Amino acid sequence: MESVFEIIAEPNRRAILSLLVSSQQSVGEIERQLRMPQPTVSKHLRVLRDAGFVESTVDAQRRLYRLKPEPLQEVDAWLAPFRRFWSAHVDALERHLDRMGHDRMGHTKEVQSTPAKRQTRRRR
Amino acid sequence: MESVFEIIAEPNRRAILSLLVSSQQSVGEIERQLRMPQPTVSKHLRVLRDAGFVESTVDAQRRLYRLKPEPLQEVDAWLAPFRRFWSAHVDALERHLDRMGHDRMGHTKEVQSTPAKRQTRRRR
DNA sequence: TTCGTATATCCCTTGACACGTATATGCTGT
DNA sequence: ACAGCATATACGTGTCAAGGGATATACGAA
Repeated sequence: MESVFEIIAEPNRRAILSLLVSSQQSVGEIERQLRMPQPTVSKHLRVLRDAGFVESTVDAQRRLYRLKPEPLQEVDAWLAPFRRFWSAHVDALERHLDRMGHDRMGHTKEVQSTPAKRQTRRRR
Repeated sequence: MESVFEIIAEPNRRAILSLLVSSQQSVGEIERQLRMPQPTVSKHLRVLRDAGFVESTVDAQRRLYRLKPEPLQEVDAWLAPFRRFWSAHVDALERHLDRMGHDRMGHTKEVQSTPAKRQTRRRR
């Protein structure tokens, strides 16, 4: 399985995580609320636990699963650079602002990391 | 392919996205920087474009790919509830605070959505 | 101990998808 | 028109994970 991203690629697993965000749940409760067969729930929980998304405690014969923050924080961290990107990029709005001469700081518009690779004409 | 999450489950695709966050790039530039075969790059870009993660414009015989914000914003949106979760959950720190009698508001600790399901003894 | 409930694991099949390699398409300059 | 580069697509293959169903394990109540 490996990466955090592969884990949350599975819709049922995302559903389970969303369920657990409000409070801890037993396998049976998850099974009923999500209407999925119990082995499926258990298997996904196994994956989630191995990846550190959840932890479980034993309560009689049930297991109570609750969320652990770290892996999703990792996703959040990966997302950070992009957030910067799109907040500097309110897109149409940005163009408006630019036309009003707002000139914030260094904008992405014409910044080329490989500046003069252009060989022939620029087309359009 | 379907969901945004499956798209970013692929490491190479995440690499491409991360590369594009700084500035737009041609296929060849991506190919070189990420050291992956050109067909691979093209195929992943195809997927990313179909899913709305990137868009391309033609520049002579190259295609310049650039990021589009929406799909990743969707991921960000999905993450939101969890952010609330873990900021209410500084965990060990929280316990410290609780011991100091901080009693913020309704904490997750003993909040059961199914309150009195407990059948026998609590074990431990 | 025997039964019932809760959960985990096993086996098997099926379907995606990523990759490599080869090839097609498209554009450019000569 | 031709050669060369940049990019896209097609095909065949291997891997891996999800799902269904049956079964195993663990615990509790009687």
